[in-house]
Amino acid sequence: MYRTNTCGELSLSDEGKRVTLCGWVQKSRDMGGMTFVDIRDRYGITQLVFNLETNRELCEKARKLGREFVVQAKGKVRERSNKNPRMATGEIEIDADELNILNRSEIPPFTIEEDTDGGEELRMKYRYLDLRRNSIKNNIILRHKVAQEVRAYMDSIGFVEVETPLLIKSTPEGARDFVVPSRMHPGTFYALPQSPQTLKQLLMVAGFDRYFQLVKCFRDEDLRADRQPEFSQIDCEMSFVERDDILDTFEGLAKYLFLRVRGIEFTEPFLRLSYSEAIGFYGSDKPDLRFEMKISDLTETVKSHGFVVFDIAEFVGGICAAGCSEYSRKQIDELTEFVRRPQIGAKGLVYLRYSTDGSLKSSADKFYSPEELKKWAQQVNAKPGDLVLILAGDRKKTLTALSELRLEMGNRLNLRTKDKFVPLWVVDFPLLEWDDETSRYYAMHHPFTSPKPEDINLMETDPGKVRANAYDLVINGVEIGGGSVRIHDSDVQKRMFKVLGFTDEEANEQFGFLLNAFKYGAPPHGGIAFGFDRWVAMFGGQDSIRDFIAFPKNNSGRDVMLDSPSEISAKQLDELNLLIKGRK
RNA sequence: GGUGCGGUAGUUCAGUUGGUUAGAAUAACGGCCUGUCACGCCGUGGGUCGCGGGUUCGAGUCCCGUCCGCACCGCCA
Repeated sequence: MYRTNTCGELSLSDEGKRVTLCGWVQKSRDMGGMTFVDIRDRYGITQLVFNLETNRELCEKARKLGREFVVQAKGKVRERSNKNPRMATGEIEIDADELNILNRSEIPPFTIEEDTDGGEELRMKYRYLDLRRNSIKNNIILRHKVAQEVRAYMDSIGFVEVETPLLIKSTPEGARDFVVPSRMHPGTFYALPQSPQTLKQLLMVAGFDRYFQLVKCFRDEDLRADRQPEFSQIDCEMSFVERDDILDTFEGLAKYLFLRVRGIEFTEPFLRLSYSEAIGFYGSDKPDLRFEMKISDLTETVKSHGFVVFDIAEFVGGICAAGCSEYSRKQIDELTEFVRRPQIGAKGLVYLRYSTDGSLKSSADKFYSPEELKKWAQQVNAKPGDLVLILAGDRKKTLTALSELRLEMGNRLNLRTKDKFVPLWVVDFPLLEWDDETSRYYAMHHPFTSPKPEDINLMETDPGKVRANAYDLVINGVEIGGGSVRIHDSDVQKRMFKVLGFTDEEANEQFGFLLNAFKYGAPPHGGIAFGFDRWVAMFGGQDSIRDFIAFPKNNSGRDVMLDSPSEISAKQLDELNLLIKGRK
């Protein structure tokens, strides 16, 4: 037997027991006559003690241990004379009488500690060492815990987990596909699923009624801190349901996970905002509601006073930053710079300072009387001591910029605390989005999303106005999941393809299998898919999903540990009937 | 495709207006120390300043190009 106990479980109640522990050398402290060695495993750290006087040979062996050597130690559990309250096992130590080096280690390139000295790149190259660190290890265990709870809950309410294939068919809409060349059918390719969307709909046709799957999905697009080319979804679909049945079901899942994983109980139903409300109030379809700071529409209030910037603007909007009236010139300049960054693209920033003494000062006050400024303040609910920040311009861009500014102020005022969670449903998304470049409509969600019944007749006359039976779950400004009631009527589906500019032939070529299936009794159905990595990262209190994935890709889609992607041999290319441009 | 920031010892970083032999901490190595737990003390070694070119008497520092990393915009139904 390699070990009798782990390095995290021994305590005073084990005093006197002879134990065998295995682990990695975290640190060794040679005091001359005594040597202390901390050994670490997944469960914790335990101190071994070696005494030169009582066992010279063993102590000298212990002195030669290097960092990250794998050792087995035997000895008696003993109460420490100097206890360490910062350690879980700090009351005891092992009086070692045997030490076996199971394996040696080269000197690791960074320290395996909570606050490592390794940079991102190095950590990724030696991810197996990075994963030895507590914080990353705990993230991976958290991920496991969430996955188990998802499965437990979904099973408890009758959902069946079904695996769908990874080698499927490329579709033109949506994200870029990752493709896999077929050897047996030269010149043809499988695609890896961006999501099992159509397959889960087929499972509904098959009568599975309640399906879910923890599933890898693939999108060949540029990465972000919260976007990996391969990521995991909790993919779900149900039959014989209306929108609210679906929202209620998965609100149940969300509440269950918050309770089981974070010990947070939500007793109230989640807030529901329509897409247009979300945009109007917060400038975003995924607002962070941990703080209020709603956008006020000042367009009519500020017009016709000779201030050209406002007079020519399609939209003027403001937010109220509570308690910021004493912001310095420098701080306001910083904010101006912030909104003028190319990523945000506002032309400038107008402020209104509502001082604690009740006086009002604005960067535009040569055009507006104090009474006018007072009106602004009232409209944004500003009180003495507040600072009003105003942007103007094109409606959509200005709202987006205000949304960014709102988040920035939320950060500055510490309103975005990691242990507070405010979920909401955003509903009634537009069905279609116009694209100027290709001069056509695209499905905002996907082409199987059903329009709201009351809008269905606008599909041909005013497609941009049609609202979809679609919804997102948003928590703390992060899109955690999204879904829709699907089209199950082949006539509506045909109209949808027509609006999207598909000919019957194209629709059949791409989605014939689905349209065919729908001829054989498709039940009304709908579903949702959650970004599993994002949800776990949120539970872990972080914005980046990278450290919640054991072996993630870097910013440019590379795995620097595996050195992938990489070239393949001429023989492989030949078997696949592929030629690489510019390669001999 | 674009914007910003970064690349200097094994590692994390500092490095002034362009100026002598490029520093600190930590890690490593050697020595001392019997209660440490960020041990302490003494000592030693360790650098293609990402790469290529240019300006200059002189470049870690300025310019151009390039590669790599991170964040973001585009993109992500």
